Amino acid sequence: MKISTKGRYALHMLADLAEHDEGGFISLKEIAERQKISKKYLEQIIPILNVSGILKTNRGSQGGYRLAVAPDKCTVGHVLRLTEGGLAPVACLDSEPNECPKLEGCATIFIWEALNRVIGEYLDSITIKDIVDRKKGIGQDNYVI
Amino acid sequence: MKISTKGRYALHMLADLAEHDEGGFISLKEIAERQKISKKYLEQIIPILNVSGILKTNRGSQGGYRLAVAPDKCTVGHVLRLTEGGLAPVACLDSEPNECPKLEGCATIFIWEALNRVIGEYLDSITIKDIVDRKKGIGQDNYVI
DNA sequence: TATAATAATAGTAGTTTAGTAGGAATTTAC
DNA sequence: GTAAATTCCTACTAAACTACTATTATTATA
Repeated sequence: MKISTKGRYALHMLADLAEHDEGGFISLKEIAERQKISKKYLEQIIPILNVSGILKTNRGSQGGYRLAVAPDKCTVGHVLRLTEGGLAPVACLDSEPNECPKLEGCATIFIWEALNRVIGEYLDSITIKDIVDRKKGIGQDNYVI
Repeated sequence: MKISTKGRYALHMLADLAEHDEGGFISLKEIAERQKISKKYLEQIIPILNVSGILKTNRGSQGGYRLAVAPDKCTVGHVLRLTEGGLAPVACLDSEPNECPKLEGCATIFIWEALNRVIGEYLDSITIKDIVDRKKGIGQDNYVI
């Protein structure tokens, strides 16, 4: 029941893009240094996120990445579903076409269905913007009072 | 973000014990055949559960296992914390003493803390009894009406 | 065209998962 | 007391996954 580094790094990378967005493209090198994450590893995470069109890419000199959607439209759940290959707590709930022969009459599937819902609802309720706000300390102030 | 077979089999085993409880001990062989799970594998799951005292054991002929607590007092969360070694979605939240050097000022930790709470609260709200009820179809009837 | 960036592909050490296998120790029924 | 049934313990393993590193190719801007 662990979120992998792929998912966690993806969130840090997207939050970094949102935080430092000034209209231009931001290079992976910059992000890697700021977030202290291997640039080579980030390169592997990029294509996973790219399929869903949340990033704008520019190659070559002065190239890099930029968010293609507003930070408050990009949910944490969406990002993690991409990097983790789904958020379901058991395999029979995500795309696998009833591979489990015991699914009929399974007495625990209701647990995993509800857990899946609870996890998805929470993670879909927070966005990249929430992470950026937290970074800036805005969120903290709100909670302290 | 997957629950392992250890955790899922543990729940099926405990529900089987609760469902077929007639005061005596139930052998692993019986459970393994009914649940169609390798008996040898169940033997490895038993000691994980045993440390918390939710099972009563009797060795020898006519021996086996029995629940030491009422099925409605044994939560799914408790069982899964034992088999999965904790339910936290990131390592820095369970017992590990701040191994992550980035924890200070981490902008995502609030996500994992809240997710951890949400998962724990749900899984602690269901018990082995709920699984048994579902097995017997009692739960179903309640929901249909 | 030189440079700086992404893109694609391959490799890899270590860990975890999901078991299997074999036998020792214990207890109870007969 | 013995045989049968069971738990208990240790070791082994194939496969998958994790968290990277390394190399080379491609592209776009100045």
